[in-house]
Amino acid sequence: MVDGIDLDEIKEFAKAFKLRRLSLGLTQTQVGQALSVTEGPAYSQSAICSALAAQMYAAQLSSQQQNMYVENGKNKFEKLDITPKSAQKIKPVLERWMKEAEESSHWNRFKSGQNHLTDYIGVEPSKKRKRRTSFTPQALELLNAHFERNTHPSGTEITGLAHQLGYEREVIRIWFCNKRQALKNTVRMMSKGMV
Amino acid sequence: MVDGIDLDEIKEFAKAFKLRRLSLGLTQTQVGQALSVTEGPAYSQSAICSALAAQMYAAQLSSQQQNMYVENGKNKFEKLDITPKSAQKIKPVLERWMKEAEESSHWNRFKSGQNHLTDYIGVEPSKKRKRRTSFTPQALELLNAHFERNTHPSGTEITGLAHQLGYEREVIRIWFCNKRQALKNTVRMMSKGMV
DNA sequence: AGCATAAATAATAA
DNA sequence: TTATTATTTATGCT
Repeated sequence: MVDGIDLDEIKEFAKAFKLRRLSLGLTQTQVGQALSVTEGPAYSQSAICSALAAQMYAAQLSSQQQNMYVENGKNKFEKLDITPKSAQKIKPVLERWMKEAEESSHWNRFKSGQNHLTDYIGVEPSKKRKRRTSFTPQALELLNAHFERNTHPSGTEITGLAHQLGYEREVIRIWFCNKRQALKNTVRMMSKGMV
Repeated sequence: MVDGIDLDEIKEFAKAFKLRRLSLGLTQTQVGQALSVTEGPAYSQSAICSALAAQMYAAQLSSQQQNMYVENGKNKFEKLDITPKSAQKIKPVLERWMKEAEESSHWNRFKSGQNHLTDYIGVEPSKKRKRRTSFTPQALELLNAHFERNTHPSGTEITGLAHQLGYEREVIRIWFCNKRQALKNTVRMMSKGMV
């Protein structure tokens, strides 16, 4: 158990993920492209690879290789650029894949229990410096909206935002400090005639 | 308009600044060093980053990466200390850059900056990328054991591990960074219900 | 060719 | 200003 996460269970997850991917004859790149369709940002091959946390169990498994070679016109190091056309092509694959995933009751249990990334992020520093907070895009949107209206929110406003978003008050306060600083830096550079 | 500042204008500035930097093939660190020569205090990479107020528009731009590797003997988090020698080296770059900045109205013509890029490549030694280190299975075993106990080892612990295993301290530090990232990515994928 | 992951760069919380 | 986190790139293997 690290930071409230069961590493063994993650190893199981990684194994299952890989097996399923292989059973569908998909490369990591293809999975990444498929995910790019339904989820927001593009997933690179490397991201998929990282997500597997494969190093945790690779040593214990004999390495596996695909026996299927797939169409791959481009350099694998290039950024993935998914076109609507290719998205259309891969979508049914993803849907089927996700559907099969649903039927795996073992992982459903997981899904319902792990909806909060934030739990993992904010635990135990054991050091002096506070652990860096990761804001969700939704939180940032709200914060930025407030900032555009008022760069100096009152104490009450800060408390309200903190409560609404579920972050510590101090974290929100610091966010506004940093944001004001960023704005100031920009103005300073502009006044120096750069650009 | 916030506090008498036009936010849209700042966004435009940030965009323009980034485009120019990239078209010259410069990193944020390099620009910071260049500025340190002519302007007073040193500009760190982070300062440049802040000045760009990038978060204001990052979502709207596909992120871009440099293809040039620059001298990086030292920890990038250390304060930049610019020597007269390196200052001398980078000065022409800055001068050229500022000169082009003078004609700030012609963004489209900046395409031709690609031609000039070659002029600058020789300026900075542009050292090679560090050779990817290969950890022994024994080393990985020890590192993973540490990671399972503590994902955020202290500086002292990192130094100890590095010495014990015979790797550079920085290499060990980066290993933990990457390892934390891998764990986080796994958690993220799990929370998305994949598999 | 495809995968795993070290290294580099950018962004930003403290 | 500093110290991490977030992303991307690209190398070493199989």
